[in-house]
Amino acid sequence: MARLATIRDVAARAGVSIATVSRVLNGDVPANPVTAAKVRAAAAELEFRPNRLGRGLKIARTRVLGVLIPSLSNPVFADSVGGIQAAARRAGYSVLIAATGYDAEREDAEIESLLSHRVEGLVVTVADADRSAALAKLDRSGTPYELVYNLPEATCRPAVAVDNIAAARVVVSAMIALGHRRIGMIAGRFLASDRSRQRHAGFMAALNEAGLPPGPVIEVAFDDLRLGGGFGSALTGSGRPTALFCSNDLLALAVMGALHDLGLRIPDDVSVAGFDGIGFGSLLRPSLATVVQPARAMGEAAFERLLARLDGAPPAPPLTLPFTLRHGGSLGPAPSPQP
Amino acid sequence: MARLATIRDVAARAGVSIATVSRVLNGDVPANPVTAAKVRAAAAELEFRPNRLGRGLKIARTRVLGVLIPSLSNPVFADSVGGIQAAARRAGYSVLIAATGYDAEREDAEIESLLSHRVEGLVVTVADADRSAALAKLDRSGTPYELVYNLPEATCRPAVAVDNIAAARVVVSAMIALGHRRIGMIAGRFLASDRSRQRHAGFMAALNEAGLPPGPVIEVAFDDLRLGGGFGSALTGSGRPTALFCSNDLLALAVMGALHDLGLRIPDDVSVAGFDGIGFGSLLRPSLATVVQPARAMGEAAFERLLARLDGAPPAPPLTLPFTLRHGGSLGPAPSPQP
DNA sequence: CTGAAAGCGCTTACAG
DNA sequence: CTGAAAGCGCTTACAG
Repeated sequence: MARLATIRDVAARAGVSIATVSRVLNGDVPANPVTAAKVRAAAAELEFRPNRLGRGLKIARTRVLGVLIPSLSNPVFADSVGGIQAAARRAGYSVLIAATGYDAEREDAEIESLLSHRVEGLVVTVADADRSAALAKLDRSGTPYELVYNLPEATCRPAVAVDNIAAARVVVSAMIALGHRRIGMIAGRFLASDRSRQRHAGFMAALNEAGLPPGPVIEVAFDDLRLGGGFGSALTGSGRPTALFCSNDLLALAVMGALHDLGLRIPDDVSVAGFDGIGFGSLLRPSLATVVQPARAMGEAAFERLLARLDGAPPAPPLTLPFTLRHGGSLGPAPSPQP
Repeated sequence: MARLATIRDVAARAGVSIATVSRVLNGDVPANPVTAAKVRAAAAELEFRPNRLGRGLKIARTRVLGVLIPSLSNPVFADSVGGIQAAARRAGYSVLIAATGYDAEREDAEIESLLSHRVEGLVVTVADADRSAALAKLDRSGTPYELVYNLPEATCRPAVAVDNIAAARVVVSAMIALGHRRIGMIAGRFLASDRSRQRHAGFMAALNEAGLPPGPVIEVAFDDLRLGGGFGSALTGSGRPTALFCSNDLLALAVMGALHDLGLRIPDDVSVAGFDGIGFGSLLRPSLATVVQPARAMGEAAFERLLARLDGAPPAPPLTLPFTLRHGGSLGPAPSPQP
């Protein structure tokens, strides 16, 4: 670190004690106006920036927030982080951000690192909240946190999310209402993603309600959106699904490309819907039908809840925010006759 | 902050001094194996996480990097940050990230905050490097930094970027080669963006080279991608441009939507090209022709350069990385006859 | 209103 | 190999 001015430098230049410098600059207690002026002048001349390490160590507050997300390249996370940052800035907090690539080991390591930096609280999105060792450790640490997107089922943890099951059910019901009878799902690995499991549950619920059997359910890895191999055979030929529900928008975009390559037209041959509501989906042609999560607002809400906790409020129950169904050209009536 | 275990707690439990705890845990000097085992056991039982504030204050190194970007919602920035994070993680650095919304005041305030946190270095993208007060202040602070995307012309500052002028020239030359004679530009405000200015210079260079007069040049604000009003009149009617170069991809996507609303077909009536190479551009139909910047690699390179500086290397000259032209359906031959 | 002093949690010469 | 002590840059009772 470059050698920056310390409070001692300012005190010397102003001809006062460091205690006085601290008091003047923090502006809490009254000070002699001429002393204050001298201090301020010295601080300005030296471009004094109080060292937050010193302050943090003393007052045991860092005004730093930790953010843990799978990846910044998914706009749904970039947007929630944008909300967190905006709210944090308003409250005078800085934000330490770590990306995990959906890797449990990295989740753990980054939580350790964040805690070591003594973040006052964390906003966290993990791959699978119910079986996360990192989260269990976080619980033991006593540092307050809020989950975003994850809504654990087996444990009661503070979270801001949408009702994934209900939302998935709404999309799939919309498909059924459009005459689709063979509906498949492309999903992130259930073992690795609580959201993928929950959205699958909603998918099943809608089908059960309508008395329909599920179409093919294909699990894919997060980091492999190339969708090669067995993908094509399940989606072509007679008896193929006429609609595909994808567990997130990034997956849906990849699926649309793959279907195009298979020579299938969207939505004439096959309809597609996603989940998340990333902005780019509505720029596509056909535009992507999807569930819109209020990503930015979720980030803001998570930060506000955290702030309340830091101010002494008791943990709040999970906050479920409303989702909306965004209609799009990718979702149309079932082809007739059925393929 | 929750009350976490301190080195004193560990020392007490292991029955040794805090100096020994420090030595064992930092594993630098040899220690008695049985003492070491006791210390490690105590640390594990207490889930001891060394307080980085204490360590940082003492050794005057925080292992924290500051990142300043306009916004995380533009994938070109999210991607470069992804590269920074990956490289930082490998080197054991954490990352404090601040977004500025292209606002000079916020740039200044966030730089102050980052410096206060004693980041060891910064990776910075500002709206306009040549007239940034924040950057001037950064220079005075002595804290090393690397610019990304900005390539100042009036000042010599460490930077990782592509040659914006050359790249813009290549795109516009490609338009000319396709028979376009009336080529317009939609650009972020020149007064607010060095990149917009540089790309405009490349646009002009290509036209001059071909002996063509420029078509309409429309400046728009970063935060207003709605493109209302006078936008339509300049782009319709006889004598309208047959190709539009947009100063970045986000703008190009907005322009494509607006052209669609004006009833113009892309590329039959009008061609469009962007700048940045965000992944979503190639998912659009027609796909977006654009200049691809190696965003992630730029972020990684910036971090590596910073690390070299922190290890004592002298400042390196600006690094210009190669760009590529991505062909796309949005750029086609000029219509004949000319409108 | 101001200063001297203690102490936050670490690391690291300096002794032993 | 280990410990006592100093000190990094702050804030804040405690005196005066």
